[in-house]
Amino acid sequence: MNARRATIADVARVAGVAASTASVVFSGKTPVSGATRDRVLAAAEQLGYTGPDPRATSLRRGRSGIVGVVIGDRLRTAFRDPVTTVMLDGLAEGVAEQGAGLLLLRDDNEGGEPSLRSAPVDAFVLVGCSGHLRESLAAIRARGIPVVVVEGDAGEGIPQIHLDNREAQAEIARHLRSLGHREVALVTLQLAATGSPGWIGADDRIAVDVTRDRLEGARDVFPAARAYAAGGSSIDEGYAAGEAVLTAPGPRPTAILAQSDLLAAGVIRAVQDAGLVVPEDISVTGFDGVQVDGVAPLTLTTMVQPAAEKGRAAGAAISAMLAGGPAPTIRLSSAFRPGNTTGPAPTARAPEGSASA
Amino acid sequence: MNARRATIADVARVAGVAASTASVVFSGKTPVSGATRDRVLAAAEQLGYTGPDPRATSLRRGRSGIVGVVIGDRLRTAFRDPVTTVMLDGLAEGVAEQGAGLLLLRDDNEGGEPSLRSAPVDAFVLVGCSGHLRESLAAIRARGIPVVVVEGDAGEGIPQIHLDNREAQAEIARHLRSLGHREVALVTLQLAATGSPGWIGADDRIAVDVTRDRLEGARDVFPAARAYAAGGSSIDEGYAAGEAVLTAPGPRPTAILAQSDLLAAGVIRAVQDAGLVVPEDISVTGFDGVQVDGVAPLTLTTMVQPAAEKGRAAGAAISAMLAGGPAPTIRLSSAFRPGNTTGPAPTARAPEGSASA
DNA sequence: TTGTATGCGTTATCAG
DNA sequence: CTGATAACGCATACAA
Repeated sequence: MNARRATIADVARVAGVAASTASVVFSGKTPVSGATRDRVLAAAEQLGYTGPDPRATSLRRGRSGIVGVVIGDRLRTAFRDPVTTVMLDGLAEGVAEQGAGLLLLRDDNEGGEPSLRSAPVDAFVLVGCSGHLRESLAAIRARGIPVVVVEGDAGEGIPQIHLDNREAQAEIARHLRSLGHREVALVTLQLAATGSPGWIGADDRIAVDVTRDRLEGARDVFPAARAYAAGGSSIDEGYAAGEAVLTAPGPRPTAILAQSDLLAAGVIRAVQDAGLVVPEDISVTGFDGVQVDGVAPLTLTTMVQPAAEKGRAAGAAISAMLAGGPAPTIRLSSAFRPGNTTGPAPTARAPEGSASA
Repeated sequence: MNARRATIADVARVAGVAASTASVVFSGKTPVSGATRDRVLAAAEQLGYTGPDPRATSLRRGRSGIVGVVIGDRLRTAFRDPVTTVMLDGLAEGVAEQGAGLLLLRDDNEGGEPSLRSAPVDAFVLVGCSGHLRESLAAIRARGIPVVVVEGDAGEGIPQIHLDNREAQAEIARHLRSLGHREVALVTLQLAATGSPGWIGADDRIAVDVTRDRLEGARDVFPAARAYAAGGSSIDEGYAAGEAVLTAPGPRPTAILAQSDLLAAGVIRAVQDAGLVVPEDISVTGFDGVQVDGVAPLTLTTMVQPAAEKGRAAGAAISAMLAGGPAPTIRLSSAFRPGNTTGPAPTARAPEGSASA
């Protein structure tokens, strides 16, 4: 209710101690006698002082305790994929360990919001690979603030957190091959930041690392597999892609490898709506291993990526850089998790005339 | 690469002007001659000075340009429902207009992360109604910082942004009644922050405002409707609730009103998996009107709530409070949007013996 | 249009 | 264990 909020100097005066003494009572950095502590706390209580002003603290310390997370898309699109959300959750956890919080930032702000240039952050985490990424990086580097990139192609000495995408996709592809599948189709993530769906031609350029790496992994096992690029990572896009794959001319695939669990969920529904059964008629695999809403009661056969761990690793990298050390680029691995959306290839058992349990 | 980063004083010295002059070159608050501006900019360039230190600026100005968003759950759960994400997106937009960004905060932090007490924010937005809400509020109010609550029961002179939940739910219920439905079931959101699914008894206490209000709205039209509380707002919870409703003893409902689009999506799948057709056998309605992934190719009949607008309104309220004025509690309305998941009650046409196209 | 002076609220540092 | 001092980097009121 005071016209002016109380400062630590006011508290010190009322308590009859020096400002620096009152300060340590709150920071706890130095031992203080119980008596003075009580006096200071009482004075604070009386004045309605609730602790040091974070703005002054951050100026003094040279740290704001805030890490900027640069999201390419609008929040509503960026957070549609649970893998992003889980990663962010891990990141929140990771930076919390060093006492920091997350400030959401876009890289294309027109308005007056805190931009990459003016945000009071100690470090930045770039998520994904937006179109502006490189410009964003330039702006950040100019500020001389630590940066970490999660699943993006930043290049040039910037620590990255990424995944064994190619190897992982190959692993699940081998799983399908071992089940007898030969005629498979791929449903990939976007080819570019703003990609439209369609079949991928031999000479199409794939701007998104994740998409390209996983595609290569699948082709390591099934070199001739047709690939259809979805318009994004969602169930509905997966549904559309699934329809496209099923209605395409040529032999029907016995398995469809989707590059994300959301896509796989959509593909499964498209398969079912076409009157086919998963996995008896067509096997479907996903990628991510985060809990996808809408797949129940089936359980996806997928590669589980350590999404939360990615975020935590980014937090750790930031910690290291803030401490003055170099931050290593980190490579995390995914693990195969069998579900009930894959099974033996139908052609592998149909010839015998009877299906075994 | 300098041991110490350049300050505006350094720039001014190199440019041969006073620090205050250099300052206005960057802030643009006062006219500066083109010549001096160029000199200052050149000096800045030369020294690698990228603009005023946000920490110092915020201390000086008494504003950090950051709004704290208090999320009850973990990010991964809070962001699962697109209605939250869209609202957040609107909020980001709303605070951006006043030049602020969003700092993600949890209300139960154990660690050293910026807490409600120490975060360098100008204002707070509380989302939903977590268990800690009231304690959080107390901590915030002690700091004397503006607070806005979005869809929560804060009480006591704190501006709130909320929805016409009861009226809206009644409206869509009337839609069903006009289609001839008499035997309907309700699938509600959680009863409490940590609610387990189950039928709602007459004397069950409903701690969540949204759930209670929408339930009352439905009962305004269908006083005797049975209500099943889902375990949360998700497709899978909706699926489980749908199964529970369909397998319950007694007459099968001809319509199911879900309290969210996600729940509705799950209910629809449960209906379909039970061998029934939506809307011919059972009509299903949702609530929210945000784009729900996984409903295609159907289009939900639902109440569209202005989710983004909620966020923007919260931003505006904060603006007003920061400007020193009082912030009014705002009440937003939802709009009915017909889809193809509702149709005439089967009993209303079956007696004639023929279904019309 | 430019310069001068002052303080925003804290907290290291170091001497007592 | 406590106190005095000096920044942290900047933006504003005011005078020139």
